[in-house]
Amino acid sequence: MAESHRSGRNVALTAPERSAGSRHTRRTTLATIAASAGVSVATVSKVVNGRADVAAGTRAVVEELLRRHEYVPPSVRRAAGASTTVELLISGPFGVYSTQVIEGVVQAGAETGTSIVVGSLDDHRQPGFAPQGWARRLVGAGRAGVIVVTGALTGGHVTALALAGVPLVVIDPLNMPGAEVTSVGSTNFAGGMSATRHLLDLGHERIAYVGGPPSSGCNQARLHGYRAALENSGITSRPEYVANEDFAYDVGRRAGGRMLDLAARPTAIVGGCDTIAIGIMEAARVRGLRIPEDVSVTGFDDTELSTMTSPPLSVIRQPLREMGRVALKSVLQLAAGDALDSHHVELATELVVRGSTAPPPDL
Amino acid sequence: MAESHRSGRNVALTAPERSAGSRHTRRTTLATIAASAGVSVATVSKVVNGRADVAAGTRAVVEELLRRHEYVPPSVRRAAGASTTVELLISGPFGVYSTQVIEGVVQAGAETGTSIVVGSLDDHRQPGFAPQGWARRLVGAGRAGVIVVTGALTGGHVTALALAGVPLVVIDPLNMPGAEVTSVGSTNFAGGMSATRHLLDLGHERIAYVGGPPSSGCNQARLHGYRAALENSGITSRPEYVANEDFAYDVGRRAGGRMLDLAARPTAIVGGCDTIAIGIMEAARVRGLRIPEDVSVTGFDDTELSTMTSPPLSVIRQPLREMGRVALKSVLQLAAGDALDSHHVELATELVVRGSTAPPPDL
DNA sequence: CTGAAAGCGCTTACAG
DNA sequence: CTGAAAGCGCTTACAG
Repeated sequence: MAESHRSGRNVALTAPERSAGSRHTRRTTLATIAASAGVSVATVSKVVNGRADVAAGTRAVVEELLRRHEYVPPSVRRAAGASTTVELLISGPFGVYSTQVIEGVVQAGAETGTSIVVGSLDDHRQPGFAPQGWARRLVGAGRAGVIVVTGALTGGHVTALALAGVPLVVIDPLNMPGAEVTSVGSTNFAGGMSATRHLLDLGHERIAYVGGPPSSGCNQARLHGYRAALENSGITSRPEYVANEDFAYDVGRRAGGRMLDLAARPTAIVGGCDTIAIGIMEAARVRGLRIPEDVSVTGFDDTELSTMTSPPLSVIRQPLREMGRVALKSVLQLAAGDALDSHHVELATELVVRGSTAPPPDL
Repeated sequence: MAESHRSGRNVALTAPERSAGSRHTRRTTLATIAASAGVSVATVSKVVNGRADVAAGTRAVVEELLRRHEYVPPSVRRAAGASTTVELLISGPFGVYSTQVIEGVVQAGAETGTSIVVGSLDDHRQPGFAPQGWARRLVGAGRAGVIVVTGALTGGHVTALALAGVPLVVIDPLNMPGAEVTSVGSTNFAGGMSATRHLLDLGHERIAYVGGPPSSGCNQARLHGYRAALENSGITSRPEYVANEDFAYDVGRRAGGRMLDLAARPTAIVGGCDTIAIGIMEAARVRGLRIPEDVSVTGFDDTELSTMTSPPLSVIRQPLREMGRVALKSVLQLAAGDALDSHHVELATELVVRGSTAPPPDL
């Protein structure tokens, strides 16, 4: 007992004892924390269990120590294997996009011995989604971290999670998060640019863009990439050639259709994602326009869909599986208390030319 | 202590005390089991931890009691919420099919407070996939049950899981499992039949079928549904009009293409799944055949893909989300020790007519 | 608000 | 093989 008191004291203001000694680093116990903080085990127990009868000052000190020593309550500790669990939250309906991200996260999970619990962000939007309760549930369930796909979390949720000490990584965030949120994306700007560049190289000049939500960070980047490419070629983009609504098939069909009905109709359209592009293809087909002879179309993502269209879709490939893998490794790193090289990482996009793009008609 | 001994004894040969008394049913502890078995807590602890130094007879008695009282070791017990966790294993690459199943399972999980851990069956096929170790891992990780999607588990895995007491439900099993495996599917025979019926009703007589693995139960049912519909109309199916290879786009393209190159080419093709159907559409397009004017094509599944093709695909809808929901509820029921009405359930398929089917040419 | 003390559920080294 | 005993990590009712 005296022994543990002493070692506790030594450690109080330095990093936890990890490094030295046996590989088997004993788990931090309440006793260690109590000794470091100079309070009783009972008090530490109360802090851990969120009891009210603890002085604010005491609580703060103990909480800090719990964090520093990475205390894990036994209810959260797993059996023998003690496998780590990360929660992966998908926003919106599950589809071709999310399935690839899930696959990447699950793959990386298998490699690192991490269990991936998949959930829907929308479900949580229901009753029990108040920030604090949400964070508490995740902690209570022993999640080592959380990955959110394409979601728009409120600041409240982000801070609740941070306070609870649960690391968060967002994939392709809809709202461009600040430095306090770690995120993984792809080079959307470069992607938008190279799709457009590809069409310019084919000889197109009347190039339109149909994209997702105007507020979405990744869509903005793609749109501006499109604009930059046009400007580089000395072409000013016409407002009627640009639509930003949603990442959906129907948007491609309607907005794309509108543009194809224009007197000066575009000879090529950059789709903000694969589903939009496919909607555009359908709009063209309905109007008796052939792809790629009359109109060229590009997608963005390279989901399962893009090889199955007629003709197969030329796309900007987003490495969705790899993004999932990087996201998992990042939460794991954060959970281990390691610093990340950067709070935001972008993986490279890549142009994949298939059958939906060709030189413009009458060239 | 005497108290707990006594109540333990009372319970020994009857069902656990669940029913009576407070809603809050105290967890079974080693002490209860020890009292029931008439051995010490230490001995029970050894059995739970798989120590070797316990007589076989003693071990058997204690194990039986542990099972009867549904003892859950604290390392497995979750915090407050004590949320149940079910493992969902996907075989093969994640795609439009699995994403809908996952969504259904996750939805039902959210409703029942169950966490869904998603994994790949193929990963587990690697090193550590020996039946016993596999089952032990799942038990150790505290999984209440396992759902396998479209996988072909070996008998060894099924029995290892059964011995470990972890319930298993298979969705759309590739190998038709016996009564010892619970499974969820859809009315594939009826589906194959109504797709074919639909084409017959439109006036087609030269109808082909391109499907998945010959050994796959669901494919067999679909194929035989196709045959039954033809026979009902007094048409004998020609062997060159039938191909069973795999549920893949390329199969549709190649096998479908082969049939479309036939001197007496079919005027309609039933696809064994959506991706096959889309492959067939592409094969037609490449040959300058229009859909549905020259060839009609049907899909099977009603995945995200089917509304996005040009023209949109007429399909047999499989209620994949609902199948996922039913699977989850079934494992949960099994985990609770309740009996299922049937070890195999099939949900209804449904014909959804879209744009890829029409009367045959020259009619 | 704090902590000594009693207690719980579990494990393990060791005597028999 | 078995279990009494010591011990661990945690919680909680209660005295101060």
